[in-house]
Amino acid sequence: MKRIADSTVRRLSMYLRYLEDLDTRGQQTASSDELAHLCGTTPAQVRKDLSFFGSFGKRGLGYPVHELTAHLREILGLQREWKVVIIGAGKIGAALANYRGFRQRGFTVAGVYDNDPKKIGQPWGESVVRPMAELEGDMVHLEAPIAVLAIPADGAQAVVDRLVAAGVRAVLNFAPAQITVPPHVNLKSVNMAMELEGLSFALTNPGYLDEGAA
Amino acid sequence: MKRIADSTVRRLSMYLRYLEDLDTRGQQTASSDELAHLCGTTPAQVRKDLSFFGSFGKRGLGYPVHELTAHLREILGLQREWKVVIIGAGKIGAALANYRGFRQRGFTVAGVYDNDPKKIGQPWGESVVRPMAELEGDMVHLEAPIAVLAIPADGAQAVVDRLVAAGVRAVLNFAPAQITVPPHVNLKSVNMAMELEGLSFALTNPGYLDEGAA
DNA sequence: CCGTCTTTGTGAAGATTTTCACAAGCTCCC
DNA sequence: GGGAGCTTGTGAAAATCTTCACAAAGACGG
Repeated sequence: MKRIADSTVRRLSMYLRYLEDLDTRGQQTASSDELAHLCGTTPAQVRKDLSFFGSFGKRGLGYPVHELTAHLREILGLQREWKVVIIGAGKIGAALANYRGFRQRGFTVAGVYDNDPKKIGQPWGESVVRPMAELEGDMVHLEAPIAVLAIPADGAQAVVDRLVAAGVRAVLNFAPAQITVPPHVNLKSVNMAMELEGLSFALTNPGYLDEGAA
Repeated sequence: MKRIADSTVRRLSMYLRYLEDLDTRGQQTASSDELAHLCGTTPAQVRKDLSFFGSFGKRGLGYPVHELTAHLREILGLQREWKVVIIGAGKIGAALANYRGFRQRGFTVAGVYDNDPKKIGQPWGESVVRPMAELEGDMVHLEAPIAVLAIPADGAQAVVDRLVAAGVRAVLNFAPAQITVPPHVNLKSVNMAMELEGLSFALTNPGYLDEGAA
């Protein structure tokens, strides 16, 4: 089984988004060329990405939109419900839970945790903010495989350690800290500061970026 | 002038964060090995990244923490103020503006815009939410080179087009849409759905990811 | 049913990024 | 001042990712 690059998975996710659009509009087939244009990549890239998982297209015609949508959902593991615990009842967690796509893709909030006494007990979407101290106890029956870490950098690693000990198998980290997890746990970090600094770099050093940006 | 990879810039940003920590604690020097450990990369990678911009270390000793911090700030263009307009007075924009690191790194909110009549006029940090319609007029004297796009996917491209026409030179996009900009404008997109789907994929297909994750 | 046209799937080539390995240089202690 | 001990800086090798280019396969019109 070949290793799939992270960039490939990201593109699959994007193909899915646009295929869903096309499907909604009733389009029957889409060529790699059309998908590439929508997603800002190349036709060869689209075909290569898909070819890792099978042979979904018809030569001379393109890919069947509805069918490929289903395949991609399955590949990405989106045909089931994913329970997610959110750590940190702040703006980021709220943004995520509010986001329509979150639920649409099968992610549901299993619990929200915070340390702030002012937040604990407050209603939060369809649930209520729980104290961090209850995390381990709750996790026993929550069985949420994914955690979103939306707290400040201080102590983020300690919380991740607790989450991992409680059985979480994937963490989406918004804390601006370098987190480490054991090999059997998946970690993705989103760091807004880093992105902004990337833009600052690009604006400051136009010479270093000859080739067009995406 | 050699092209600098995006991944390199991201790591520079990370080195900076940890060097600042070390500097605060009064540490004089740091080896590539130490930095690598802190940042979850390899010593060779650290040295290679830094070597693109000069020769900052002393053999046998390591890198002078305070000095390298200053160099990295300069390389990343963080020694000046960057005015940022935020489009969308929602949770994401608020999270960004609340984030201490945002101001600490020299980013200041020059204006916040929204279409929602309920939000327009509301206080927002130290400024007030302005109507989208005023964007072009305001931009003439705001002169903010960076825009953060924190609105839903629908119409995101149209707003970006307006921003670009108004002179914005870099966009940080949180809308889950594929945005295109002219070559002279820099674009970075953060897509929470994509990250979550990446985790879903990893949990669903452990076989595809033999090598340890980061 | 045949020829033309389109588009996929995929090895191979090319480009980019990471890792290796080691000479060169600096420190520090005797 | 000289040798032992580290650590940098960097070409070269390895690994990874993207693009190319084309044979194979189906669609479609006549």
